[in-house]
Amino acid sequence: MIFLVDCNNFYVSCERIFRPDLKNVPVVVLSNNDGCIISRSNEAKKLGIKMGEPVFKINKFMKENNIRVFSSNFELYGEISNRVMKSLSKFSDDLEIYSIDEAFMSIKYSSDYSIIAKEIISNIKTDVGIPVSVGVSKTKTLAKVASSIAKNIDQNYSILKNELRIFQSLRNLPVHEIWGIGYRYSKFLNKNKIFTAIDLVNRNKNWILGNMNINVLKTTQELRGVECFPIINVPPSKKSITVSRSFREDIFNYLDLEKRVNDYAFRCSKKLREEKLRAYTLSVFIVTNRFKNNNKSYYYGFLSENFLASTNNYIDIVSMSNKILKKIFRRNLGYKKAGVILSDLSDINEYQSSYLKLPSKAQDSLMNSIDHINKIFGSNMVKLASQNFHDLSNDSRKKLSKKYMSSWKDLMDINI
DNA sequence: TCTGGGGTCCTAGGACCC
DNA sequence: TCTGGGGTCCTAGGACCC
Repeated sequence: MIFLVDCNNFYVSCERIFRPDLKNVPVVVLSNNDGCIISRSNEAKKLGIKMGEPVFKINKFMKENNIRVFSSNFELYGEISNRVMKSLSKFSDDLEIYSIDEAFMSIKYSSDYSIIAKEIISNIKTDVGIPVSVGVSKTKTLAKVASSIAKNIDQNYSILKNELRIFQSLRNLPVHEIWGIGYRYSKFLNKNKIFTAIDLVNRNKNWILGNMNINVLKTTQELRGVECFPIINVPPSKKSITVSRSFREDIFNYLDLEKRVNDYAFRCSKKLREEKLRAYTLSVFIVTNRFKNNNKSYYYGFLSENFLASTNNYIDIVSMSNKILKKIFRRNLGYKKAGVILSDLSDINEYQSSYLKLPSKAQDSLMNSIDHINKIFGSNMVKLASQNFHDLSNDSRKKLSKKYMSSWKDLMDINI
């Protein structure tokens, strides 16, 4: 059987580990720039706060209802996530970490899956302090269905095993709640009189394939109990790496924009180096505010270029990002967001040869020194002169919690 | 004027996920 | 005034090859 273990309200639950006073009160976590709601406690959900809601629209409401608000502390959430996954790995070797707060695993031959589900829930609660839900069924897609049932019942786990229970669950499941059926497909399906998972399962396979794609067909097969999405326990290597940000205020000035783009290129390179990869292609994009002027003057600049040979050199990557930015920049526009994408990635150990560019040992050791210094003295100790001198990344996260797990001075004091 | 058959690769756009 | 960030996969159509 396939188990889906899903952390409840993950980011909020992370904040609560260190703040027991936040139990049973409404709590939300915000996106970058403190712009949108991205995680809500059950109490906040009950008050009607929606996922993705812009903060400025509900600021007043949140104050009136005494909702506790946090900026996103991804460093913390990442560390907690690692511990959850580690705790989980005791239960099965066949484990797929699907996202920061979810994992699939397969467990064979048990006479009572509910015992295992209970054990998982209590172990993660005591090991890490995070509440989780467990959905169990024959395929990943059905385990997802089970997990969403689990979230709404006290015991926090649900097992969909016999045909009748599966049928009843699918009959009550609107198509837009199926894993793999999003906004567009559910609109399309509704138009064709398909409203529930059972309606979809009963549709002809060729119709599904002809009107949507192979993955939707696989999804319906999974709902029938036929496995099409196996558990992938060795994570495939990354195909692209992105760093992008929205700005608090529109940027008109070229040099201001360039500094930001250079920052993102540098951080993108850093991620690339941490993954032990090289990149052959770099893309830069800049966009104006899509909410302004009824979208009339909307501009989306995007361009990709290739290096002479795959690289992980900070200087190569940042200067290429500059070169691309110059080509897509249009004057007199207010930019709201920019980003840098590295793609066409290859393993650092793969043999590199190009008659256009010879590898340079001196450059490699310079790059390693940058990494080394930044690792020891803090990640912004060495940068390129074209970047922002001051680190802007925390400017707009006004309600950030402490670095409980990554900074000596933020370790908690315990009074005995 | 008539105009084959069998392929590969790349890309943009659209869909989805958390 | 203020609206997130980071990913993957599929498909149709165009360009090209012999």
